[in-house]
Amino acid sequence: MEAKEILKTHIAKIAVLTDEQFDYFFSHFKKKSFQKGQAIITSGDQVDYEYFVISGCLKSFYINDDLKMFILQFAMPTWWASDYNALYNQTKATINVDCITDAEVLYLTNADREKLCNELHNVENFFRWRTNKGYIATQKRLLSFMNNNVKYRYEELLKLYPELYNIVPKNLIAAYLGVSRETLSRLYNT
Amino acid sequence: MEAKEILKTHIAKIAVLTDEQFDYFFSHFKKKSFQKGQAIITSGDQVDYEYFVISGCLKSFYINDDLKMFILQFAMPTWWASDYNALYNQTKATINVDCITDAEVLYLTNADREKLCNELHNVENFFRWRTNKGYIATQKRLLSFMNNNVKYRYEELLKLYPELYNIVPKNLIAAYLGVSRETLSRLYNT
DNA sequence: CTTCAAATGTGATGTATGTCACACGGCTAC
DNA sequence: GTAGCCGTGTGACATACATCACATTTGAAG
Repeated sequence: MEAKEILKTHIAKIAVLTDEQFDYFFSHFKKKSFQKGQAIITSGDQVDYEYFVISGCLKSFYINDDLKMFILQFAMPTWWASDYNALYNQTKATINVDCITDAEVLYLTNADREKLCNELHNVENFFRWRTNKGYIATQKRLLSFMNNNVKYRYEELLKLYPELYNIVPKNLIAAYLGVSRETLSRLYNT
Repeated sequence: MEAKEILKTHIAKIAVLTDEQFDYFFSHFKKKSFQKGQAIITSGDQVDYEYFVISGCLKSFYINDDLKMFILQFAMPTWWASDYNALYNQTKATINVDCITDAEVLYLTNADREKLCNELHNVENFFRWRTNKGYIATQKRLLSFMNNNVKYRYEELLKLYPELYNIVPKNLIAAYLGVSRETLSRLYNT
């Protein structure tokens, strides 16, 4: 499927846009291909865009002072990714985004999103819905973090996103779960 | 200050509404007083409302199978609270909300929020902004959870919300930080 | 096919935090 | 005033997980 079709189908699940409106909406996006391992947002950068994944898999992550990595999100097709804190508040990135596999994305500037939200009520409705979904999911993840042990969280993750098991190495899964790769390895061996 | 004024000032920071628009918006809210300890949303209930705090302090929390409590949020004046997952998806509450102190709140049905968002573009803009802020804050908290130890998280919390220190007992702070009250107690004693 | 780096497994040991048990002080209700 | 509960402190012990070190496997590049 075309990138345009993928985005159109994604939006149509929530907001009703006429073809003209969608064409106008879509005209603000650009498309780009990235290779496995390539960086999209690097900590310290200015952040101008948010990214809609067409194909492949991204990760957004934080690196602490000890160079330890914590993964905030894996982004599969039809997921959105950016450093939203930096993007909305126009501050330097503290989050990184890069490619776990080769990937194609559509991207949109912060200013254009705000402009489109202002011009098209339905678009603002869509973005409200999207943020809401992210908010609720993050709250659930936070609760699971406080409440459940690593094994449970690992099994929940794979139940929710079985495709990750094949695409994402275990050290990254560990960085998502917030444990060391050794501990994750020992869950089923030893 | 009047409840109406407090809400108006709060909205005006983000969205521009005419006086007529705000009056119409406000007409969908009702006001209610609660006493210290009183429940507002109980796990298993149907959730019809979200709540805007005028005075006092609420908490939203999850109780697990071992009856251990985890606090998602303290809600001080001008904060919003509900079980948003249940509210948006029309499912039974899994989260509880109750009063840490006597409290006054304004409340709004889910249906009225959606209606108002639909009727007034600026209102939808406001709610998108609000959700966005919650999303970013929750992401930060999740990262802090993975990255920082209890002592650091405790001090960050008190730096961000010094008023909590006087209002909220330490066992609740511990439930927010995701540690046992004993561990929190031992941070500065022993 | 060979080489090298990345991913993964695993043992030994340290540490932060949980759990259980009990003590104590301060409020509140009668 | 006193009985009882809530919030808090603290000791002893258990446990999940981190860390460090090294071995093994796998997969990609030449």
